[in-house]
Order: sequence, then structure tokens, then C-alpha cells
Amino acid sequence: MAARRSERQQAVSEHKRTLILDAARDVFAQDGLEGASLRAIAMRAGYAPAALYFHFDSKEAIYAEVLRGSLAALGDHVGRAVSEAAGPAERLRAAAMAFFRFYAENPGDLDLGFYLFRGGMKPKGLGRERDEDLNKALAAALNPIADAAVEAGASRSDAELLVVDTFAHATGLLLLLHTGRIRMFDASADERMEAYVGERVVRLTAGAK
Amino acid sequence: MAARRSERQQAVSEHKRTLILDAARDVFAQDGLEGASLRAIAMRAGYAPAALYFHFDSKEAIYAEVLRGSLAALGDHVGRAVSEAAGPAERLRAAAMAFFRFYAENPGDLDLGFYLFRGGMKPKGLGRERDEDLNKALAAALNPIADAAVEAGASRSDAELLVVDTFAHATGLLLLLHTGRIRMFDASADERMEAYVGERVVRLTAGAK
DNA sequence: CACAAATTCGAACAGTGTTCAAGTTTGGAG
DNA sequence: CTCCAAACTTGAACACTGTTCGAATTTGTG
Repeated sequence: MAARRSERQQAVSEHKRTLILDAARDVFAQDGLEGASLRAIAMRAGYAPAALYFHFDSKEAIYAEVLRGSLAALGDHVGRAVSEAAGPAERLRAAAMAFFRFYAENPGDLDLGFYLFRGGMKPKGLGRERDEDLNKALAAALNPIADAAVEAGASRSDAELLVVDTFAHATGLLLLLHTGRIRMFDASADERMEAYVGERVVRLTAGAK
Repeated sequence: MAARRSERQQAVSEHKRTLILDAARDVFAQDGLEGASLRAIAMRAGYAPAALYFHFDSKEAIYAEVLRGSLAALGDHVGRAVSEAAGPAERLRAAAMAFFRFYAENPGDLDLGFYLFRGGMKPKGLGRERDEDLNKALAAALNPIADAAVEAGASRSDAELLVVDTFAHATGLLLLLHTGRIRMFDASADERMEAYVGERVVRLTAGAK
């Protein structure tokens, strides 16, 4: 028998996966999520289209893995912001604004995230399992906001409601900002987010005094 | 010469357009926006695929017209809610909640709206002209909220900021609600929206006393 | 070297939106 | 009623998509 995969062999295979994912990230960024074709990704990675199917189940699977990386980066970003802020109220503020600004400054990642919320790419759709994985990754990235709220004096359930509200408000503003439709109104998305977060922090710290 | 289109002829032609649009609405609702194929729409309308191109420029144009109708319905809904409410503060509340609930209760329309914000369908994308048309239709539907805010004592610019915030908050909650991801958290989207609107109305009426 | 496992590819399939030239239907002018 | 142009419809094709499959190639070790 010709031996099972050696450790080294497995590392090489993993490396090839990341090469494909890098190519996918590039093509996603260049052509947009919907415009990105599997053939374009394959070409950029130096493969024939069919070769990708040895490393990934589908185009959707590639998308899911790129998104997972994006959510991990979001988590890092929020976590770092919290660790650098001084005081409970300031940490809460920082966490919420970090979430907003991550997506404000990285439109590509926002696109990836929206796709998750629209059910991903077709036709297969990401399976129940992968979907919940991504849910958890998003929840993990948002955790620091809830933690900071608790630290600032909120109950656990109030903290979670605040995360929902913050997520919703930020997402809506990002939608307006990212699509250029914020100009429908004479407003700055960043300022609106700061106003919202400031208001909530004041209310929370006042109520829990 | 064989004469220009008579009035009657034009009415018949318009009727055919609406038949296609009705078919499109059905297929959109049944197969989802992305899953809906032009061939399916044509078949449901009793046409060959190519025939649609006599009445519409593209699949995108069909989508845009269906969306326009949806936005008109939204405007009616919000307008009616305002006209039925008593008192400035109550009118403001009613307008904002009507906007939210229209989309909470009509997921299909929400889908249509999100497509507008994601740049519409590919490949052509709806042109600058059509895009601004739809922008105006959306702005018109939101106008009653701003009017009610002014009536309740806000300045025009504050009223518009409130529209931005309300739109953002509602959109974010709807995104969570519509994708079932609100269950990530233990919260009701409708309650969160009521809490937000109530808070804003109180703040506005208190500040403008 | 030899052989099996891991990997890659060309070709094909069913599907998409769209175009085009060729047809059919229609309704009013002569 | 006839005729003809305008309005309308269509089948076939095009370029593209994600995906599948069998055959070919590369790879690493016994």
C-alpha cells in the first residue's frame, strides 16, 4: 500500500486550499460577490475550474470559508478595541463603534456578511450546519459588546437586547452608507452611529447606577 | 400608412405589461428573487422567453417595476396609518411603526427592497435613471414620518435625521427578523422597534416642549 | 521500480439572461 | 375588401454560469 497522507502532505494540501481562498478573496473584491465566477477564481489560482471541486464542495463552500475568516477578523477588531479602552462605559462605546467601523471601512467584508443574511449563494445554499457555524462566529464577534454592557452595569438579558439593537442600528446605517444611499439624506453614518451609541450608554449607566 | 397606435391599442399593450408583471410577482414570491428565472416568468405569463423583451428591456427592468409598485404600496400603508392616528406624537409613532410592520408582514416586499440596496440584479444593473426613480419612491414613502416629526415639534433637519435613524433601525431589525436570525438572541423584533420608536418620540417631544 | 492514492483536467450537462432574424397577427388607410 | 406597415411573438442560437464525471497525470512511499 502507498501509505496514508503524511503530515507534510496534509500541510501542502491545506496550503493549496488557502491559495484558492486567497484567489477567491481577490476575485470577490474585484468583481463583487455576485459577479465573481468560479472560473475566474480557478484561473486566478492557476487551476482548471473542475480542480476546485477536489478541495471544496461548491462555490458556496468557498464563500463560507472566506466569510468565516472575515468574521474572525471582525472578532479580533472588536476585541482589540475593548482591550484598549479604559473604564466600563468607554469599553461599551468602543466595542459598539468598533463593530460599526469595521464594516464601514471594509465594504468587502460587509458584502460577505450581507450574503450570509440573504441566505448565501445559490443554488445549494449553505447547509444548516455551516449556517450555524457562521451564526456562532458572528455571535462570538459581538460578545464583547454584551460583556462590556454587563460590566457597565446591565443585566445579562438587557445586555443582549442592547446587542440586538446595536447590531440592527449599525447594520441599517451601513446599508445606507455602503450603497451610497445615505446621501438621500443629509447625514453622516458615523455620526448617526455615535449618537445612537452615546445615547444608549448614557441611558444604561444612568439606569444602573 | 397604417396609422399610429390608437388609444385602445395602447391600453391593450399596457394590459399585457401588467400580466407579465403579475406573473413576475408570483414567481418572485414562489421561487425567491434570485431563484426566479426569466423563463419561469414567461411561461407563467403564457409567453415565450424572448417575448418579454418586447415589453421590457431586461429582467432587471421587470424587477424595477415590481419594486416600484411595492414602494407605492408602502407609501399608501404609511400614509393611511398617519391619517388614522390622533395627535402629533401618536402620528409619528404610527408612521414609524407602519413602515416597520409593512415589511415585517410582507417578506416578499422586503426582499424586493433589499435587492434595491444590493444594487439590483445582474448583469446590467438598473441604470442611474431608474435607480434615482426608486430612490424618490422610497423617500416619498418615508416622508410622512418626517412630516409627523415636524408636526410634533422637531426642526426639519432633526426630522430628517430621525427618518434616517428610524429607517436604519427598522431595516436592521427586519434583516434579523426576516432571516430568522433574531432567534440568535432572545428578542422580539416588533418589541425592539416599539421600544426604539417610543424612546425617540419621548425624547423629541420632551426636547421640543 | 511499481503501484496506489492524491490530484488535476477536458469535456460535457443543464441552467441562466439575452439577441436576432424570421415569422405571425392586427388594424386602419385606400 | 385588400393591402401593407406596424405591432407582436417565436425558435434557435450565443455566451455565460455552477457542477459532474471519467480519464489522465502527478506524487510519495513500500
